[in-house]
Parts: sequence; C-alpha cells; structure tokens
Amino acid sequence: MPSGSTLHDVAALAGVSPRTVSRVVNDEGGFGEATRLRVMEAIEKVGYRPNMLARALITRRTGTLGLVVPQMVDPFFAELVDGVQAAAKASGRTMIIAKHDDDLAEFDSILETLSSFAVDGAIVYSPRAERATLIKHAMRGLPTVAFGMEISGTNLGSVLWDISRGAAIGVGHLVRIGRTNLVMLSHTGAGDTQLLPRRETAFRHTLQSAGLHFSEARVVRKDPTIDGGRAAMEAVLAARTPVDGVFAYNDAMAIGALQALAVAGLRVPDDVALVGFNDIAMCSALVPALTSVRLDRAAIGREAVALLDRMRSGPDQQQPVYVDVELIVRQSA
Amino acid sequence: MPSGSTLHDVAALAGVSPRTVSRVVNDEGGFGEATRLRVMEAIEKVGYRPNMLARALITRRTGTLGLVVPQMVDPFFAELVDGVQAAAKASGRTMIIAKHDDDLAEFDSILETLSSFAVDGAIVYSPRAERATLIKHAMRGLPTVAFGMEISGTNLGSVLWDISRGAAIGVGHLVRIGRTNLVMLSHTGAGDTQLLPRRETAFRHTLQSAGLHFSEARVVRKDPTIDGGRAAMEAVLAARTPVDGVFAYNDAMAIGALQALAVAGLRVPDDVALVGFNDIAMCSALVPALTSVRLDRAAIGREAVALLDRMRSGPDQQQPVYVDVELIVRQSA
DNA sequence: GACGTTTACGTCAACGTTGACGTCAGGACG
DNA sequence: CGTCCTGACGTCAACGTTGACGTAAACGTC
Repeated sequence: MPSGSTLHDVAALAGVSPRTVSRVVNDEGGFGEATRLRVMEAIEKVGYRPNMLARALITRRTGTLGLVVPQMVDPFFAELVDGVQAAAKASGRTMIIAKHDDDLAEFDSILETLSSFAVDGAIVYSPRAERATLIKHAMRGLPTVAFGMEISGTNLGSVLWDISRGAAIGVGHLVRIGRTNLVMLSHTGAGDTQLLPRRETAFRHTLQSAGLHFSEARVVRKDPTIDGGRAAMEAVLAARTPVDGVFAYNDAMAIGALQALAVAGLRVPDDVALVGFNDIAMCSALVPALTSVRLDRAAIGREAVALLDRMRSGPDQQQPVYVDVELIVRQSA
Repeated sequence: MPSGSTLHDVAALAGVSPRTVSRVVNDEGGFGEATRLRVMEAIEKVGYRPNMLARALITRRTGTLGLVVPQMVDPFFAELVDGVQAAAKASGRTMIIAKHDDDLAEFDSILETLSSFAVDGAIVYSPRAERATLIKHAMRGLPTVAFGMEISGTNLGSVLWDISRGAAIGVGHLVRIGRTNLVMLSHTGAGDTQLLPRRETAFRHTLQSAGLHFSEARVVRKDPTIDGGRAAMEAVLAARTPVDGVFAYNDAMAIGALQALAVAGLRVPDDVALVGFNDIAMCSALVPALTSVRLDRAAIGREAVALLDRMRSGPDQQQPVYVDVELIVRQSA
C-alpha cells in the first residue's frame, strides 16, 4: 500500500537531506534551482504529501479553522455556514464544521476535538449563549470568535448583529406603511435569554413610540418553526384580535403565518402585512415573497475570519465587531 | 499560558514515568491501583489533555470520522448530516463535516485535509458522482464510503438507495388514486448523470405499464429548486397540458409547484395531486402536507458508519448496502 | 590575498505520544 | 532453594516534520 511516503523517501530519491526537501516543500528558500527541480520531480514520483499531524505537532498551526453551529437544518445556520466558509476559502484556509444540537456536553467535546487537532481558531455559535466552556477552551489556547453574544478576553472575540435595531426596522416598516393593529409571533424558548427579549422589547418600544396600542395579548409565543408560526397565527385569528400587520420572530414562523392566513382567506399584504426575520434564501421564493430583516451572512463570515486573524497577531483584547442589519422589502409588506 | 501540559508534567507530579501515565490514560492495564489514583489526581491538577496530533502520528487513529457533502442549504443534505452524525455519535465517534459545493478541486482538497488529519474514515457524497478522486484517496489509505453511487474496492464501499423504485412507488401512487394525466417536473442538471435519468425512466415505465399515455411533453426540466418547480409548473399550465397528477424531482420543486397551482386557482389534491421526493422535514409543515418518497436518513447514516466499521476490520471488498425507500402519504396525493 | 558575507546545504534535537522490550521484586511450585 | 512466571513499572526509539545551528564553498571587496 502506498499509504504514506515521507520526506525521507523523497530525500533519498533526490539525493539530498530531508531538511532540504522540507525547505522546498515549504518554499523557505535556501536551495538551488537545480536541487529544487530534482526534489519536485522526486515528490511527484513517490506521490509525497506532507503529514499535517507531524507538521502541526511542531508548528502548532494547521491552516484549518473550526466552525461550530447548533444545527444545520435551519436554513439560517446552513447559510451562515456558507458565509463563513466562503470567507475562510477566500483567505486560503480550509474549514471543518461541527454541530452541537444545543447539547452542552457535545459542545465541550467538539471544542476539545478542535483543540486537539490544533485548528488555528474556532468560530462558534454557542448553545444557549454558554460562556464558561468558551472561556475554558480559549484560556487553554484556542482562539475563538463567538457569534451573537458579547464576550471578550484573551483569545476571545465576538461578532454581533443588532437584533434590537433589526426588530425596530422591521416593525417600523409595518408602521410606516400604515398598519396600526400589529401582532408579534414570538418564541417560547426559555434558554435563548440573550436574543429573545430584544425583539419583543423592540416591538413594544416601536409601537409605543408610534403612539400605537400595545398589550401582552399582541405577543403570541410558540416554537420558532413553521408549525409554531402557523399555530401562533391561528391563535391570533381565533382570538379575533384585530390585526393588519404581523412581525415574526423568524422566517420559519412567518411561513407558518402565511399558511394560516391563506387558509383563513386573508390576503397578504392587502389584509395583513407580514415581516419575517433572518432573510433566509427561501423568502424570495415564497408567494408572496416575504419581506424580512436580513443579517448578511457573507459579511458575518468575513468579519469573523478577519477578527480571528487580528486576534492571532494583534493585541490581546479585541473589540466586538458589529455587522449591520437591513430590511429587504418584498411583496408581503 | 496553560496552553498545554503533557504526559511529562503529569508524570513529574505523580512521581512516575510518562509511559505509566500513558498507560493509565489509555487504560492499558499494567499499573497498580495506588499509582492509578496518584496519576488521576495529577492529571486533574495540571489539567492534562492528550495531544491527539502526537497520538495519531503514531497510532494512525483518531476516533474521528469525516463527512463530506455538496452543501447544506438543501434540507435534504442537512438532514442527511443529522442522520450520519447521530449514527457516529451512537458509536462513540466525533464527526467533522465539510462541504464541496460541487467543486471538484475543493472536493479533492477536502479529502486531502481529512487524510492528513488521519480521520478513521470518510463518508462522502461525491460531486457529480466523481470516482477518480475517491479512488485516489482510498488507495492512499483513507477508508471511504460513498453515498448514492456504486463503487467498491480496497478501502471503498457504498450505501445506495433505490431511486428507481422510489420513483416507481411515487408515480404508482398517483396512478392508483386514479390520476391519468401525469406530469413530471424534472431537473436540468447535466452533471448528475447517475441519478437523473433513473427517475425519468421510472416515470415513463410506470406510466406505460399502467397503460397511460407518455410523451416527452409530459416531462418539464428546470432547476431543482422552489423557483424551478414553480416555473416548471407554470410552463405546464401555460401549455394547457391536461394534468391531474404531478411527480416532482424533489421536494423543493414540489413546493414551487404547490405555489404555481395555488396562484392558478387549482386545488391540491382535488384538481391536481402532487408527490415530492426525499421527504424533507418541511413536507409535513406545508398546507396541504406534501406526500413524498422518503429516504430514511437515520438508516442511511447507520449503514454508512456500520459499513465503515466492517471495512476497517473485515475483508477488503464489501458489498454495497441498500437502504429502503418508502412513500409517505399525506394530503397532497 | 586576507577577510567578511552570502548561499546552499547538512546535522541534530525536539514536538508529545506509544510500541517494543527490559528489569526487578514478589509469589508459586516442585 | 532454584526456577519460572507475573505484575508493575521504566527505558529507548520511533512517528514525520521543522527550528536552531553548523559548515564548506563561492563571492565580493579593498
């Protein structure tokens, strides 16, 4: 089995020392052109590939980044992965991805694995905004960038987006197009304490500052899924709450709401305007196409990779990076 | 920085040799109970974590599997990842995931990275059913299981599902419920030569064996996306092809068709029955819920991991493994 | 032509771990 | 009491690579 040929094999064939082969492979300089050619030829002939394990054992660098997300079935995360991967590729690194399913033990074990593989850094969407695990591994030497939660310190950085502003823009749009009876379809999740209240708070504040009536009855909480969104919308309609505008916690809930409204014979946006959150790709494929608050996944990815770079070369503490949000207006509102 | 403590540190603290610490860590036996306790305590105190790089450099094993898919934005792949990951976790391995975006060079580079990290095996959904790259890395020593394409040899195995049968079942269901004017929404993809024709062939055969009329006009090809599905369905309606049953290449196209039918004022399933393919999770959340041909992702994952195990311990050649498909009947047909 | 500098290598050790093998004390056994 | 075995360690080298350093020849330079 030609399972592995090493620097020695190449060196023997080319009639030089392994160290010289290494120099050629890494293009360190310090070798003649004739030698280089002989070595390259030998490399070709024996099919030499550098052993990253041995290399990383010494250099403690691998050119590889780890990306950790809760899951990938939600298109938001799948698209986030795309964004980060594109950025990593653009800066010449390979990425390995892992998912933790919101399981804290799994999360810890993933970071352990990444550490032990000596990845150059990790980009992480932490389960339930867990900090302790993150800090532990960062202290042990894993440069880490966290998404959506503010954290800093040695080997730690964060990339954030302004959920509150996003929600305010989304709700503000409903107000601006003249809707006065607004409802928010929100998320029951107890764990997501970092992100959850901000949208609801922004919803309330925007209503109040527009002089519109707010009551607790105008926030319905269900699972952040299509089914949850449909159930929430059905609950609103069943309660005969007057409604001409709906702000959804995420796009999945908005899709569910769209279905419930269709079944009830209400037209979107004529009878009820609808705004989603995250702007997953599917939004533009819906009928009517869904207006949604966009988080620019490509930008998020770029910022995360760039921040990691700065962390590895710059001062210890890096400021959190904010990525802008914007409203993508389509047909539904 | 407590970046890394080694066997030596632990050994010094516990008053034994590094080799003994190694024995305790790996539970090899050959040490006394008192020693074990002292070592464990020292490990705890210095926060020792084994360095996988050094270990793997010798043992050539890491307890880690690589999973390579084209992308994860398509829920089919996201759910496939879930299935494989669950199986890997159940058998005590960690998984790292990578995606190749149907880019052959990227695919090669991913397998290279996995190889150089000495993963214990790779589970791969190859771009455009590419074989050469797969074979190359398998020969160099990477045990590999391929999805959806028949391949075998040293370090190679495959897990397959019967696309033809799935398509026949789906179309057969439309026939059985009395639909006679069937249309297939297919895929323009030129690359997917392995999988593509099988569905169309099964569609034609099933029609013919039911004594129904088949013509090329009854197969419309567009992108395998929601937009593509909608466009395809619109084309069918615009051509005034009589239609009371639709078989879609995948669920995304079926969703697009659902939209086009709704816009045209046709009821599903009363006027037109609709069958999708893959049974992504969203099928059950649609209105009407989508009847679809299911590929059991959990079973696929289990079989792939199990096959990899057999490959690493059994004879060189392993037979391809087939995973069953079934029709999940919901409201749309 | 003596001397410093550069170029093109080679040598050796180290990264952290495990495989192979050695050793020494204690116990069983005839 | 000698022999053999076993358990509980230790020693040493090796995995494949790179960092640190050495060196001999070639190349100026005044």
